[in-house]
Amino acid sequence: MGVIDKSPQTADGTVGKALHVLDMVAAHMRPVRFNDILADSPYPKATLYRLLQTLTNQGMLNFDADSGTYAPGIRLVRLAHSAWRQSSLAPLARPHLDELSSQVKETIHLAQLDRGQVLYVDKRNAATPVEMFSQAGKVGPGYCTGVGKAMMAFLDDEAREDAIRHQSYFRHTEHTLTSPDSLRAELAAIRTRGVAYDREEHEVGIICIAAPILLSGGRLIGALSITTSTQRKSLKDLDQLEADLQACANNIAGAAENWQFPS
Amino acid sequence: MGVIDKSPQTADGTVGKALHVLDMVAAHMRPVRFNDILADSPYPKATLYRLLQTLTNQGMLNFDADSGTYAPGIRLVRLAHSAWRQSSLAPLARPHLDELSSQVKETIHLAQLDRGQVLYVDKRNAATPVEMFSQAGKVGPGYCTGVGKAMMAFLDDEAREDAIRHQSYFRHTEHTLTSPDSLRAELAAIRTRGVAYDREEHEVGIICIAAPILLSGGRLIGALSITTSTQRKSLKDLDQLEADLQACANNIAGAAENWQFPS
DNA sequence: TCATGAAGTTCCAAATAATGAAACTTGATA
DNA sequence: TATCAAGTTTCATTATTTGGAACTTCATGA
Repeated sequence: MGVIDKSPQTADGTVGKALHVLDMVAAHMRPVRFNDILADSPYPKATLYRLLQTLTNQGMLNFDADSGTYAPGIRLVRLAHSAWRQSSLAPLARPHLDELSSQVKETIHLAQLDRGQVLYVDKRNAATPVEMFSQAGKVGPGYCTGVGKAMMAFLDDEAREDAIRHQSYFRHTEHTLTSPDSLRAELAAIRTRGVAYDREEHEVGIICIAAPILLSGGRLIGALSITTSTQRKSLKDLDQLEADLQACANNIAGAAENWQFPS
Repeated sequence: MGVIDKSPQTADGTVGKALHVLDMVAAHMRPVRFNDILADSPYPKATLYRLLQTLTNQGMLNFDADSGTYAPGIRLVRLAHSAWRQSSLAPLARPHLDELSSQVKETIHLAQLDRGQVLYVDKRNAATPVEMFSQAGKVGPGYCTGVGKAMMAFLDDEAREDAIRHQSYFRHTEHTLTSPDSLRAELAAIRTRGVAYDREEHEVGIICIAAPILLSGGRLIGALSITTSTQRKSLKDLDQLEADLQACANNIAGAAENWQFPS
């Protein structure tokens, strides 16, 4: 649904191209044939062919000879483990999420921004127990989710405009913001208000309240949201939870702050 | 503990080098400075410098300007999500692990082989609830773990010798196999017996029984283990669970088999 | 059986990007 | 302020990547 960016990444030589190919393979959510990749690739056949070979060789892709298909390789899982531990807010935020989760009996999402899109790094679900890996790593659109808007709103001007430019503006529901201008206005309101709402903009019946996670210097490091359905709660009800939400966001920011200078 | 291979990967041009650098950064389990990486890098300063820049640019690494350190980037988490879904046994094995977990009240590991090392892709812990991402993606040695030996034993000759060659043979305990020859003999025994044991070879007091997961063609796709401590159970006790273990391994293999040709 | 074509693979001279020694900048410490 | 270590930039040389085109398979159907 317009979530994937097919344009070539900002150059960066051969490595950039290889990583772009990796992205393209990962974007299809099933194993893909050479030609499928070729179709949305800006590279000529021979080049793409060699990039795929290199990536397969390196274990970043998995080639299934029987079906002639490529899929993201297992080496990525290993790399992601350290990425998740070191560069995501999740390990640090965990105790605070646990706390919020017990206060608020709704679904909680912890997200970070990855190239203009929302990357969920942790989740707590009131009903079902933690799912983690199957959820962490998931990507969502920025312009029509609470966490996405909360994060974009607190980016510096340049980064924000860049993020605004990279949205797809696909109309998921009748409430979806479908133009850069309406999004820009919404972000300004969020900056004033301090929190963002998702008013059924991504999915009918699903609403949320989201707060940015900001370091004391004002630098944005992520966002946190409480999600519910219109059948259970209204936006006004969610406002009741704002204090808890903000407190949790602050706690996470504090933890992140202290983490910066270990020795 | 001798788990990381510092030698440059098998060439593959610039992309191979970049990925090797990525591995080096990930291997240190904390953010690293330029010089730290330079120290165990086979590349000259300027080259390494540019590789790091490219990777950072691409979001594969995260550079913290304040501390001047690099850490694996968040883009990896996103890539890993699709890798985990598409190329790991975990999603497919999940229901079967759940079943085994309820039958057997001990810790269960699901692992795959990644470049001669054990990569854990899922885990069930009798006591604490699922941890997933914090556990999945973890890497362990092949020569002194149940799953590692179970997998190596059922590799074809060439791949097995290759794996045997890549072990560190660090003596973790007095029971650790510390030579290729003793490992080779052990693997032969495992091939005959059908299951592998960890007899406190990795950690004192920890034992396990592990079975390979094999497709009908005999191709190895992973391994499954039941782990316990010597205080709770003996190897003989674990043998009682062999049938359940094998059944689960077969169920996973069956599921994998049916997955091969979707349409 | 033999054409037709689609999918994947290899070739090779030209174009481009990577290399790395050395020089330079920066910032911390004595 | 001098000194040193860490990090960054330069640039001529070298090596890799590029991509059009030719080639190989393999499946399909006339």
